[in-house]
Amino acid sequence: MVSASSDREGEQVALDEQAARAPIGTQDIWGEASRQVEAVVSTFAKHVELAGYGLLLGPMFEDARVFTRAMGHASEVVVKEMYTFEDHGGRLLALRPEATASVARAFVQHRPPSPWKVWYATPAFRYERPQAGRYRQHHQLGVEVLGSADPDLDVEVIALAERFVAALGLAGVSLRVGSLGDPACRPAYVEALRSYLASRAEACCAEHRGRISVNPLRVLDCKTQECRSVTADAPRLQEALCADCRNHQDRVLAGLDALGIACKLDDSLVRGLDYYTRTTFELSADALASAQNGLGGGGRYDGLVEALGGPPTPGIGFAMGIERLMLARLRPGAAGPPSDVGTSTPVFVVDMVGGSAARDLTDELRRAGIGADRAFGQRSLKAQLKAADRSGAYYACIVGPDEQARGSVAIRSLRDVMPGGERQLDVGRDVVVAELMGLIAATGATRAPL
RNA sequence: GUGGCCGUAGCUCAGCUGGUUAGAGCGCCAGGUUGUGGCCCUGGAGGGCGGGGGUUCAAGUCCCCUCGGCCACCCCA
Repeated sequence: MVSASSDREGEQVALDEQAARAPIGTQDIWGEASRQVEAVVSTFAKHVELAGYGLLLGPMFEDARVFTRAMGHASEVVVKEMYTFEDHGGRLLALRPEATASVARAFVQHRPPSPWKVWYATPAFRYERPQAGRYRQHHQLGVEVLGSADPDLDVEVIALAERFVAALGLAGVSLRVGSLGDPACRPAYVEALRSYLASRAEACCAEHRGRISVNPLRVLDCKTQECRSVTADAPRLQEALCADCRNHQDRVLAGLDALGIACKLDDSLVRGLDYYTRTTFELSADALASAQNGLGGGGRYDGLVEALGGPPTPGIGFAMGIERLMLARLRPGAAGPPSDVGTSTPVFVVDMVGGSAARDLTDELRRAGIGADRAFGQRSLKAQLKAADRSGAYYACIVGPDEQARGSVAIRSLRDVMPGGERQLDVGRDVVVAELMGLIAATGATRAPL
């Protein structure tokens, strides 16, 4: 086991190339990519806050039992994908593979007034082989509501997901909705399915043959010819729903219809986690052909809080994969969201008098609410202007010996002539900020175009 | 966990059947214009070919191992 502490004290040992890179399945999101992520996250925040959801920041890791209890000991995610570790105090912890269980745990711990409506943007960790749209650390945007079983809440949550995706300008996204039943009807259905499948196990694909008794619902999700031909005539959950579940589903579907949200009823929507009951839904991007086209999904989990030791409390939520959304946005035809999020500043200060002008003027501009950047390290005028141009700034404020002597600043337009037709103006040092405010207001040059 | 393809400068890539000090474009820095960017010209910095071992007089070029990347299965966001 190599550790940083094995380096001799006081000795600087450079990392080798292997160690100095992001671990498998993780990535640094920066530059244009992070700018887009920022836009996506702020769009999400705007949508959910408009609907009364509050931000929840929680721990990135929990007692491992929070996840095993919530997601089921048999779920793939828990069994083979969870990052579990023991801390120095001997506690068995796990990095969150998703956020729902954590949120439910927080609810149990704090007992907030319900319905408790929260949203989050969080990394999630799963130990699996990375591939397109799949990482060991990915990021999720989601909401959870605890404390109401009203089907109108299902409608609100699904609508939130749908409206958000639409706001991103993603085309060709389809919504599938289904029901997993509840403790009153699911057990009997699962039993019926199990015996049906067991009677023709030989016909199932090798992968699922052995898992029929463990989790028969999974077979419904299998895409192989073998399993499909078997499940084609299998008992359907839709026909086995109890009256309450049926009524709930009818109201959800009617509500979506009333809001003009198109969806397809899909009773093979199993979802991977044990805690789901009744409503489940999934949003997928047609543009992302076969592979990882699931943008996100969610559903109701009326027994989860109780399973974690809290009072019986219904709940529902969804999570969307940020990386998936980004992938979908890269597809032709999928327009990006309009965005004023960005890192470029409208003003760039060029200093040829030793740096004091840049130091003072950028501070003054920023305090006035005007984005300003500058070069460091005493570079030539040419180099500084080049940097200004590259920064995306609209205006360069130039202070050289002449300006300093006469107590002025040269404002040079870097993109277009100024309203008065000039390319460059010489204004008094004491009115630069006001001048720039006027120019920026007149031209709308708050940021460089994205 | 299984399988396929791949790994040369910051980026994209060229390096023929193994043979001089490993190249290009972009980017970066500087100069051309001793105070003016975006175009152009010139020059410069920057890699020893993912890592290790082997074959050979000689390996980026062949073999083995390993690490990593991409993609697929599985599962999911």
